[in-house]
Amino acid sequence: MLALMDQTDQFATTVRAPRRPPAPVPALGPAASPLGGPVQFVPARGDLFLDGDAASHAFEVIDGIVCAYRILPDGERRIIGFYYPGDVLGYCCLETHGYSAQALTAARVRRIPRAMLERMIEERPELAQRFLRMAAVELTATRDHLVCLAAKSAGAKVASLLLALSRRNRALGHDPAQIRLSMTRTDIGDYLGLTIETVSRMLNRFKRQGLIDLPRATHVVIRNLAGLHAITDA
Amino acid sequence: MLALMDQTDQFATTVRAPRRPPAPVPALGPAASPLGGPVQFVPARGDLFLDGDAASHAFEVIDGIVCAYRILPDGERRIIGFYYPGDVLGYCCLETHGYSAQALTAARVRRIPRAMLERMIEERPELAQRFLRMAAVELTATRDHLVCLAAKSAGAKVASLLLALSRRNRALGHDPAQIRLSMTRTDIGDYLGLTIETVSRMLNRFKRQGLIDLPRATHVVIRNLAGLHAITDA
DNA sequence: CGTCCCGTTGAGGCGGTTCAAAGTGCGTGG
DNA sequence: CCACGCACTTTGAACCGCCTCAACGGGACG
Repeated sequence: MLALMDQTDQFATTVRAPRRPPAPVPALGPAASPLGGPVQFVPARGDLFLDGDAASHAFEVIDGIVCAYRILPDGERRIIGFYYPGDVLGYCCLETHGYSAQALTAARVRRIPRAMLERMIEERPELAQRFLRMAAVELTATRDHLVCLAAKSAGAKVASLLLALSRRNRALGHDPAQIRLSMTRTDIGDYLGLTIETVSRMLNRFKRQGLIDLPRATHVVIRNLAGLHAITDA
Repeated sequence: MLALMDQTDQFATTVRAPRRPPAPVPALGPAASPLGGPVQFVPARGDLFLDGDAASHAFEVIDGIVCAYRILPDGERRIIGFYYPGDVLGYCCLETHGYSAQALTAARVRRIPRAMLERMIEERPELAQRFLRMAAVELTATRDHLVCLAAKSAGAKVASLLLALSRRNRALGHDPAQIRLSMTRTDIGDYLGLTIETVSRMLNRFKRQGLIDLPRATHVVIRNLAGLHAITDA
């Protein structure tokens, strides 16, 4: 695949493939729970690791929200993904992280030494397939995000994010209509490739149109799901 | 990780029929790949698989250029990635492909049955780790693409693509200054989230500024690498 | 020689950014 | 408990860049 950034090209050319997935879904929580390691508290805006750091640890989010991001040469921050409790960052087997990670809220994470990961994979080869599946899920999510960034209108981007958060709530058994925006407008803007003003304007436009309620800046109530969905591809 | 798209609704849309007769394929020797499976010829604009298809095969690109893409509800095509000879698509272990794949030029690919992949990985468990590494590399490339899409200016996007193609040439031992754009302006636009007019304008602006030469529409010669690099973060 | 597809070039409009300022919520300290 | 201060959000006005629409040019092919 064409790599847009210079990363001292890793060419693992011809290899072979995975096995049939055991069952639909979660590459989250329970898979990683047996993994050991101490729990670390990270304050809001605290970094877990930085772009280019040696990948000595993976991190399982226990609570709070963590984001992966890159700082561009001009100082801009681009958020690559949001990670919620149960998600694992940095488990892939490259020598260095290709991005930074920081907590968007106060968070707790489990530090999983890489040596332990490798040892476990050697002892239990089926774990590698499990991680491969996790990577496939993350790859899919990243592709979704990519398609979203290419969306034509700002409204479509913001609506997509709201719907994604709503789906996540539903998947967890929570109310899909009640969305808590734990991240700031700046975080959302850096995630969607928009300015904070535009994010704010879109949310308030949706509110004016009766698509959502906005009782607080951090609290969104979806009132017209179909309407939001229609905006997604506009 | 937050998934922006609903993985449950896969819309496989209409295929674009090849309008051109199959172009000649540069003949090369019988590439002996460790991966088994028959070699398939794919004409330009021919599809390998469609979004939502059962992932019954993986595909190793032998020659030509293949792209992964999605068709949005409004009919727009978004290209997720370019794949060159040696790259493998669809090796991840999800049940269905989450995207379509089509040849941008006449191409040859090796069809690798999934059953074979499963069998090989059972016989040689260490292969799963190699696939995990491949996934990590692809994930990194996708993140790079994502950051590129969030770039502020159209010029930055086009310059990023040119530099990526140049780096790929260098990695292969070819002349990094001579770039062949085997894909059309439409393909580039769908990859960068731009219109074909803007892509064309940016290329010709670079030419006017002396950054590149453009002897033919499909042939770019880099004249000022530093200049292009400066535009990248503008 | 005509057609089709692709690339280029121009004119105009719109959406998101930029710049600026006011409003809101919340924690801290008096 | 209230007042203050700070950070975040909201809102407004003007600008700029990319998209849209349109027309032209050029190679490939029948």
